[in-house]
Amino acid sequence: MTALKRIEREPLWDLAHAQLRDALLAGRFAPGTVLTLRALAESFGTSITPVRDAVTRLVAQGVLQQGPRNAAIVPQLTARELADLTVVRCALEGQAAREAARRRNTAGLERLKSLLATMQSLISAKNLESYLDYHRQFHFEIYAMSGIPILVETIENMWLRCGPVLSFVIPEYVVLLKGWDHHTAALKAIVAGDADAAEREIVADITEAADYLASLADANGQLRRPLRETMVAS
Amino acid sequence: MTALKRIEREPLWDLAHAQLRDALLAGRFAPGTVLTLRALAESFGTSITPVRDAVTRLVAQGVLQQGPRNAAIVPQLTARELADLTVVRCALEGQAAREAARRRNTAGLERLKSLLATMQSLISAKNLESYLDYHRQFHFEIYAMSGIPILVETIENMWLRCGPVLSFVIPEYVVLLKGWDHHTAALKAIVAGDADAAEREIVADITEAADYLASLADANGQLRRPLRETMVAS
DNA sequence: TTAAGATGTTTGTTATAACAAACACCAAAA
DNA sequence: TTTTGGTGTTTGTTATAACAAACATCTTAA
Repeated sequence: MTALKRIEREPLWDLAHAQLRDALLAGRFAPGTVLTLRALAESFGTSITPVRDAVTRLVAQGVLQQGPRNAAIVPQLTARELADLTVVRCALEGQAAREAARRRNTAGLERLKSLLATMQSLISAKNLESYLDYHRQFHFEIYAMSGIPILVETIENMWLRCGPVLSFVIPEYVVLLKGWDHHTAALKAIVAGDADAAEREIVADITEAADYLASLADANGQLRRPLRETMVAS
Repeated sequence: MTALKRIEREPLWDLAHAQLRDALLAGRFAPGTVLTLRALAESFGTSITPVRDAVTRLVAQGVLQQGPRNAAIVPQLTARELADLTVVRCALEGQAAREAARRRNTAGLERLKSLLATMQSLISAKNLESYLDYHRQFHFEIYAMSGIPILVETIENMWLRCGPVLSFVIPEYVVLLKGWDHHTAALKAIVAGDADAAEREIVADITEAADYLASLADANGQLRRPLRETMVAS
């Protein structure tokens, strides 16, 4: 009886959490937007109770900031906060890359090679939208290879925090790269089981992207938002 | 008008969150205990709504695990999970020690020296209860010196996850140490601005404590709970 | 004696109403 | 014109009731 998928009645607040999470990660909410419970509830077609649970969870994860009067606002990263996040990401993702090089397996390596090939073809085709998806999958395939769930979970949290900023700037950054990139080098290092090189390449990948983002900050340390359609809580 | 303290009406769910957090950290809940909303609400003397918010937040932070039927249960760390947590802690706290050595200031160093002196006197007096408080303060004084709030916040999260296990085993471990310890060495390294040594000592402090804990695990990888009074949800 | 089914209880989920603090808007006085 | 005071609205917080799924318990039939 494995033909039938298990019916799982997921709670409403779980669905709301997933939707908000994806929207944040995709940058569909303008930084600084205040999310009101009743507005979100109306968008979802539920009462405010499940929405409140979802927002509480996001705030606890640090994905949403809490403004005055405990209002949930979409975080607006300063250049300083981005630099801090970069330090934490380098420590976590560098360590994950080390462990991945140590505990590599053939199945995972095949998936990484496939993902990398897809990424390169998407760059050539200038399909930068779906490139982001595969870029994320590539990184987390490495991190999952570390075999340390808590590490992967923590890294995911950091990506969520800088997601709204990162997700729409990377495409423009990617096209600046000429042929050789740190992703290819990182995969080669992991295949060779070279933990030092794997960490070095991942850290370089993170810091170079962060440096590019920091160069876009204005005099106040605010990261300007590029011109793109954004969605606010209606 | 600075004589009067500002009256701030903290929400009930915030108070409940703080109480549960402290109880977890102090190990007053036996691992594996299922926390029911109505029982907790009765203990707090409130309705289940604020308690639900507090539990939701703790689950989102990874401090509480969610069992079947979304029940919140006090996590029961396996030896494997403890090892994973140790890897993450070494990456994060090692990096924080590096930054602290780089951005050290005299005021913070004075506080560290004072804390260390208190710790040593408490060990001599065999007052292991309050030693834990100062031990925690010493570590986080270092991490705060890094000047990276997100890093400190993430480290706090990791301490909360292994808090119930760590808090009652360290005292027995401390008395095994002869005179020289990694805390003294870490402080000396930070004073000297030696980032490498600071990271090395902090990592050694973490791993040695973790190794001691791992030696207490039974054949199933479960960390046995020492004989001590525990509190369950009434 | 054992197993299957019915039943009552427990427990997380959701909707709703009431509440209080904060905000916005407007009018009146200086 | 500016400031002060009042008023209505917005918004997070809390309590409560109803609901459904899961669990435990007991009864009944083989």
